[in-house]
Amino acid sequence: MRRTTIRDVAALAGVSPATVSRALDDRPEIRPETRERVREACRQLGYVPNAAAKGLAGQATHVLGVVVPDVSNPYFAGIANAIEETAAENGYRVLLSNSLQEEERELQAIENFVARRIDGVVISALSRETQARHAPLLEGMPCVYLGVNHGEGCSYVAADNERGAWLAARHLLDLGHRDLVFLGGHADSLTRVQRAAGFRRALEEQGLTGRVLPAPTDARDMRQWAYDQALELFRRRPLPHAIAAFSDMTALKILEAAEEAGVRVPEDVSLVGYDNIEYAALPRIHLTTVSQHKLRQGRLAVERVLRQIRGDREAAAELIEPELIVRSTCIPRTEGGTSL
Amino acid sequence: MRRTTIRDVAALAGVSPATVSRALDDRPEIRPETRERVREACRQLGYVPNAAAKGLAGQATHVLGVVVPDVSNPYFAGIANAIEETAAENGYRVLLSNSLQEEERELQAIENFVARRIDGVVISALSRETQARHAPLLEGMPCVYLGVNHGEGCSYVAADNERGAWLAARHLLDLGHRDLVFLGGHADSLTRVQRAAGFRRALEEQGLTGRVLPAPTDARDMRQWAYDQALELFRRRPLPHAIAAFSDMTALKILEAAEEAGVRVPEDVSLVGYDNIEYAALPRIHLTTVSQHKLRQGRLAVERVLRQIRGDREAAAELIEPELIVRSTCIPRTEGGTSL
DNA sequence: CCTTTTTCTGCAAACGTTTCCGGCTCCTAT
DNA sequence: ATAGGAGCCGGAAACGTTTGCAGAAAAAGG
Repeated sequence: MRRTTIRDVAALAGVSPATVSRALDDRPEIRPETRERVREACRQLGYVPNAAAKGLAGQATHVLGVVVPDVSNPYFAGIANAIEETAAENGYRVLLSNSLQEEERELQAIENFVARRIDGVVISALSRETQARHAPLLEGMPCVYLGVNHGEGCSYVAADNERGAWLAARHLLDLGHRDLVFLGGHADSLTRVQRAAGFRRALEEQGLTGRVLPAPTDARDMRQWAYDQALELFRRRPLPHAIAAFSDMTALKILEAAEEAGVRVPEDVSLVGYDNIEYAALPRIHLTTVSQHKLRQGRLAVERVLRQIRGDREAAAELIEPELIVRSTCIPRTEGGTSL
Repeated sequence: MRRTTIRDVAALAGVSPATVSRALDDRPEIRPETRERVREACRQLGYVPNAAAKGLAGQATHVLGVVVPDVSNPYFAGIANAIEETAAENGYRVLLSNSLQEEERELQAIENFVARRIDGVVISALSRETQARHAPLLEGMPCVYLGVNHGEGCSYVAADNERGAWLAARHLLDLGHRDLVFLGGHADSLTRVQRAAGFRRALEEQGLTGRVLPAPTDARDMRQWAYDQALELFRRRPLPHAIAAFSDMTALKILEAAEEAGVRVPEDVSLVGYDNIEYAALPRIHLTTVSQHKLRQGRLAVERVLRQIRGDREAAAELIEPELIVRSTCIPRTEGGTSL
């Protein structure tokens, strides 16, 4: 079943393939009536230009690539949406790939992108190591990194993790809480290290030292780990005054553990998340959290790649100011403590 | 900055482009040492084959297309993931497109797919009308529809909406509720009509007639509409015994309205959703709902397209049995009613 | 040692566009 | 009348692969 080609259209319209190409591109050197004839022929034959051939002959593909760890994670879904929207506004399509937290897949995704001769790419890299391995592949391709800053010489847009965690901890402190714990620090993820640092700094400024519980290295175990840790915390007495979670997803796990252990949030312990994913705004959840302005990040990232595509090849960095979103999981500490 | 081509590799390895092509394809007719030489040359030059050229010359692209209304909707995100996974297992990549509830975008997405000469496509169509408009474009392309059955002669896999809604209503009835309302029926979406029908049938079997509140035609207003309707319901007395929502997203809006109006779920009114999205399983939410087995649907859909690609071109239909997922938003009706 | 296979590799023709370079027609100004 | 321009359009060469076919070299068989 051969697909109809530009030649078939040309034959039917009684012109040359070159003319068809120009007519469909709305170029001025084609007489209106010829253009109309070509259009009609296309319609009759149901002609759809072959993108591969176009890509071979032309130069710009007008496609952007995006690789994120996992679109089914609402945080990345949000970013991906913002990227897609901004791209569309500028006449670009976007191809999306998940790395699923695996280095191999991340590399494959990028390789697939350069194979398609995509115009530019925005990457939410897994780690500093994998980012280093991108470089040879990316060779001359416009590219901006998203979310965390671990590369020198590359453009990136990220939110200030240290500052965000500081805001969260500060909020807890202001509410009178003193015994704070941060769930999900360290490991070799830069993001975690930065947030843990912000948390610590806030406490130190008050002469306090909080507890930072380090998460396992493998990010995939994170959620179960958070649940287990929280459960343990909740079964001991005295309870901590408040918990700052590495992410909203972590916070949700903590909430789950709280239900299991019969401790009430926020009456018995306050809780603050990070990311401001959609889940956090759900009824009955109302999670106080920190927004990274993912929409703005996505938009900015696209604008940066586009600028690179247009020729402005110098690495630029943008650090976005996070914002505390106050909902209902943090309340002031009552001096006498609770009934527990 | 010319990208390195197969000719460059051939020159460096001292062979012809044809040999390079064959070597990289691991074809048996190439001597191992030649293959190794070619590989080495590729590595040195950082050669990545041009997908466009490949697509032009070869025939199968090993790419599947998926179009869904909105991946940021957790229901579709789940399906998309299942599809991607199954495709990967079979050596296929997938391209994802959102129609964003707009007919034009849906058509564009499909056109883009056929432009790319994709091997097959799975579509969650917006309506019967748009589906009719796909046909000329799809001409000979393996294709299966997902979620709802409104085409004759096309393959599809869907869950039995009528049965699912029946299950939900039946559950409510079994718990002793008598005054039931279904939120989000009718409109010209087949899915809605089917679910409303299932709801009605369950009631009629008990000699009851429930209330079915018809949603607005434009699906985008759905959420706000659900909130408004629920609020009105909750402000009147007596309260209905229970509410069956068109979807989990709708149910969430109802939950929100309940909070606003100060009515407790499930103590004052029971609530059942539909879809079993991730949100439903969240702590504090625990929404009783109906699962459509979206993972299974996604998997099945891919298997069907693959079969079509391999030559088995007859339309096949698969109707999946939905399943009631009991959580905590429905409780038995206490005879005396509540304190309200 | 000469044929016949077998094994490996190269040539060149696709694949479906875009675009450069010209060429033809028809006007307009000289 | 003729030269010089516009305005339109066609020819053909790319773009980077794959693949059918044929040919050369090596191995096998006589």
